[in-house]
Amino acid sequence: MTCPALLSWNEIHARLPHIFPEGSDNREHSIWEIAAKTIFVMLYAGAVEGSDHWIRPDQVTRMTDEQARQTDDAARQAWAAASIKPSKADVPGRWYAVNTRESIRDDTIRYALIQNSAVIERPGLATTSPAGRYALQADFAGLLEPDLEEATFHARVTAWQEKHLTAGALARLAIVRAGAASGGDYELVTFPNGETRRMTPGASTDISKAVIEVFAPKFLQKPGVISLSESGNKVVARDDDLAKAIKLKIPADKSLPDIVLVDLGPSHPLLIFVEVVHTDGPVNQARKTSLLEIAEGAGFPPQHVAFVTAFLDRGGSQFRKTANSLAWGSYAWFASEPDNLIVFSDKPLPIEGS
DNA sequence: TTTGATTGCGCATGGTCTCT
DNA sequence: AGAGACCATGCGCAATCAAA
Repeated sequence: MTCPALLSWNEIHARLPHIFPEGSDNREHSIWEIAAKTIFVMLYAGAVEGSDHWIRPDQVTRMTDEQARQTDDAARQAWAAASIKPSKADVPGRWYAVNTRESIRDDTIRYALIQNSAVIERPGLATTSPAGRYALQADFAGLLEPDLEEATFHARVTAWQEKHLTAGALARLAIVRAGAASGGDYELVTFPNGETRRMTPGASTDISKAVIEVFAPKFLQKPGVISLSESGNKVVARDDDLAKAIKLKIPADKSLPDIVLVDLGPSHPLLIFVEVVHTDGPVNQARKTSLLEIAEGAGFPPQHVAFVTAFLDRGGSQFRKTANSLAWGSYAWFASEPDNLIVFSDKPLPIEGS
């Protein structure tokens, strides 16, 4: 058997961020050093789809710098055979301690590399079998050939992403890219009634734009925008006529959320307070309470008021940071996954099958 | 057939870095 | 300064499997 061409783990580490761009599922664990070293060991041992060679996480911990330098086929095959054998023997200079297999197996392989189609799992093995069970997905291994022209590499990466990343992941990539690409003087937001407004470009605006153009028509029957603010409390649009029509008195002194929507579909209009979270300000319990006071002061009973916190992406740190403070009885929505909605129900809901 | 090494799993700890 | 995130590692357990 000929072993696949070998790239040092450093070079693999450098390539990974291009292969798993911003917005990928579990990106951090797909591109961290452990991932690079894990992939290196798979390559080293020839564990690539189609070869019927597999490794187990423990082998990654047993690799050493010294061993990694021996790149001829004979040394690689000998190591692959030896490292799969049970042995209590000490391995001087091993990359990781024995228990680090936990991080390698769970965080890196299972929840990141397999999720992202970079690694495949051999079926039919008993749960606790010590046999090797992981190997590189064949096309993914093709991204790791040494001496690739930069253009060739990028072309292959793009092709690989389109073929292997999940639809959801791809949608998220597109959104994140669009956000990064929009760099003009202003960003145009189109309201449900056809009016447009200019907003300062930025991540917060990307989210606001998605809330008004995507979320509102998707989740509301007859959506309308009552007010829209930018970060820094700058009011971009405020529809006093619409507010008056639904008998909403907007208090001048109270701080409104980033976006106030109304759904004119139901017999009693539904008021939707949306907080856009890029840097701060989710709908937590305190915020919900104070917004409810505003609504009630304006003549809207609680059952006709909804709360939404909008994020760019489920994988972002903004969501992670604020998830534990989001108010029960509110919703979370992600611009990158527009069809889905997280319900923080404050009462028991029937559990449905998929 | 027995035995001991190793696995997956769940839970835990301590050090370092990074925000607020 | 303090809190939290992140990373590497530790421990006990039952199941599994290959070598003795």
